[in-house]
Amino acid sequence: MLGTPSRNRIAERREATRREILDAAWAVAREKGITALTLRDVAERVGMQTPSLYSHFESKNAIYDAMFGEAWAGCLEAMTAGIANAPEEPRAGLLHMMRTYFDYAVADQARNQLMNIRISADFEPSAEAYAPSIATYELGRQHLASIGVDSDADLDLCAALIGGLVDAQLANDPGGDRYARLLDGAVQMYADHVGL
Amino acid sequence: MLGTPSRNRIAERREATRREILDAAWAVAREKGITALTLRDVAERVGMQTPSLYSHFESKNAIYDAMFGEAWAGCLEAMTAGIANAPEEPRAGLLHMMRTYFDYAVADQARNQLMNIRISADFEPSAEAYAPSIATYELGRQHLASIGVDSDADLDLCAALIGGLVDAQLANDPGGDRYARLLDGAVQMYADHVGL
DNA sequence: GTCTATACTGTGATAGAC
DNA sequence: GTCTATCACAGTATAGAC
Repeated sequence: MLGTPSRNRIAERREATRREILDAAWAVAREKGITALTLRDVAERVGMQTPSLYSHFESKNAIYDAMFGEAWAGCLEAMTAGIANAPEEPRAGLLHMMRTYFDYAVADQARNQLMNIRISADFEPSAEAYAPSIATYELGRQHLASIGVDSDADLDLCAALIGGLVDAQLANDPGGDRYARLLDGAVQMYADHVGL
Repeated sequence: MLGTPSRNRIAERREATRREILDAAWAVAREKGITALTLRDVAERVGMQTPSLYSHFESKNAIYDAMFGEAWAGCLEAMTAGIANAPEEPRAGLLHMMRTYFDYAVADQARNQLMNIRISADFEPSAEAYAPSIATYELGRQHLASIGVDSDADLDLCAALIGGLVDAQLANDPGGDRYARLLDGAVQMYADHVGL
């Protein structure tokens, strides 16, 4: 079968093109904001005509969906590594985990907006893209349980606290550390509250 | 001057039309989401043609701007009343203030999204519309100072904490009370932390 | 002054040639 | 798979009737 590309080769090329499109989408989202992302801008950056994108993604929301999945997969990876390196001592371990999440979330505004869905009303992540988000939450739940914090209420409070700090940092002091500086104190406050 | 409407009457009619347009905009925003608000929907609800809106607002963002101002003016009003009715005792007073804000923010998802600007990249509130937002923040700052909490860091932490609970409530349990139930404990946690 | 009618630009999306 | 051509509909803006 000389001259006939193998099935693997075709699949590889297809996957590479998808990667190019997603990289372009991330670049545009960071430059212009996630809500200002347009298929024309993405296509131009890739060197395609706009309709050609539809050969690789069935809609703009499908691109958002893939980006959503990647964002949370990256978070899951960072958290897994972070927990593996966490100190044994409960309070220090908790702080380490919280800072790992905070740093990942704050590092990319567009990505964080996507992760928490402040995009468009009609975008709903698919079950597949949502999976790493659930896994990340589960990871946090298990870590808290391992240091004796096992009530749903305390887990929810932890998530709300860290989420509030992330949002405040990105909204009121993007690129700065006004809220990052509060993280240690906030974790101590939380640890005291849950009796750690 | 029979049959000639007075200047006041004209101004009243104009103001009434603006009110109708804003009410329609709020209704559409609540039904379809603040980002899905379109001038066509607003005009249809008022019984106008779309371009006629431009006789009363110079752009869509001008409508957003007026809504932004109204949202924060309402918050300022609620907070002013809340603080006037707040218990003397510091912790109870703090809880009262936090709950007043939480309840106002959680009562209307579209309004809250507007207040925290998760709308479009090009919308920036005018100084006039922003004023009640600043006044509300100042009110909170003064209340905290009155009970001995006067550091910027503690104020920021308070704002981030309540904001995180509001966002979590609206995002994860809209219409429910999963995070509303955590408010008392969260305020106790914060009060302990700042040495109240 | 306010409305109706209409046109312009930019967006996501589809059809069909190659 | 990619392209050209085109659609439907968004926000915006102007002209002209009343």
